[in-house]
Amino acid sequence: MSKKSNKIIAIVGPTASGKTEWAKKLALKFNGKVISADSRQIYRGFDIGTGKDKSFRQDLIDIIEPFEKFTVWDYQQLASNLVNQYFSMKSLPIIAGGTGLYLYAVLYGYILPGVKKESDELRKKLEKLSENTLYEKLKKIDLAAADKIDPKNKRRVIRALEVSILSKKPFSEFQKKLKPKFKTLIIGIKTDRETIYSKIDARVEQMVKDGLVEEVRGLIKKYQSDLPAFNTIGYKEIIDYLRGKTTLKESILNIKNNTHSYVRRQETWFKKNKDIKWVSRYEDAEKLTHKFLKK
RNA sequence: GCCGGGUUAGCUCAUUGGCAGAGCAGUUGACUGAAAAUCAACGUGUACGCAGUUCGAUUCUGCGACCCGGCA
Repeated sequence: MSKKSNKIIAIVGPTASGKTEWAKKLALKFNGKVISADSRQIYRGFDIGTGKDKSFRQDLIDIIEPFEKFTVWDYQQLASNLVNQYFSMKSLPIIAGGTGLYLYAVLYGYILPGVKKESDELRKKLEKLSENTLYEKLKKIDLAAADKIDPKNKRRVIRALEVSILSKKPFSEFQKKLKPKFKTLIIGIKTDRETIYSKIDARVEQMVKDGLVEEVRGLIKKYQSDLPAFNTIGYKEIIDYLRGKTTLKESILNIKNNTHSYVRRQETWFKKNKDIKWVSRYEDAEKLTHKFLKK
């Protein structure tokens, strides 16, 4: 068992590809512990719409209230701690989820700029400026970052500016990695578009039958609906319906379509990564794990 | 059967007497503290068919087909 003590498995793939299921089975088979890497399942009460699986023990699910702030940084801390804890317990950490940024922050040891997002005053000032002004500002301070970020992507331009201004160091100089002290096997679940799309569509219908509308109604009654947590596929569309902006039918269609394009974004994120071993059958994942643990 | 309205991109629909364009869908890409977020790129299709008017018709006229209303 000691062989496992610095090894970690990651399972990636688009939403509805079965990551959680695979992780669950691998955990059973190899004495593993599943750590979720999902930026939405962290919220308590967001159950049906995020497709939470509560049938087994999984870390980093239901860890905060919808009004609490949570970022990659928090995720990185929590997940890394768990990984180390499992190493010392001689169990195998299995990280599974669809949030690429979260996964990579842990797996590749991203060094996140030590500047908190909620530097409210500066942020409020920046948010009032136009895209153009912001971008010109960034060009002056950090040309390398400006080159990489689209001028119209206000969110990312602001963050780059914020980090550069508050740390007095260009944002682009932070973009470093600290090679983690563990060996990783990243398993990617291979799927084809058509299959995953129809799986998603069926799942959305099921979510509605399971009471998604009621879940959202309850949540917006309890919390302010402009929280970042509600900017989630499956929730924002139902909110539109509850406010009369769309019919339920339209809202369901929107959930399906938005999930489809989410799948595309996820695939773009993982596609170019040469470390990922893509397989389409669970048995192959098991074989890969076997080999990996023997090494 | 009669009277209207319609037939244009996978879908919903614009538009124009000089060989057509939006939204959605779809596809591609970026991504280091909101990431299920945020942002960028990609539009040739027999303009229902046939005939006529015209230098030129998808646009006007006629006939036909199909669809949707209303009246019988």
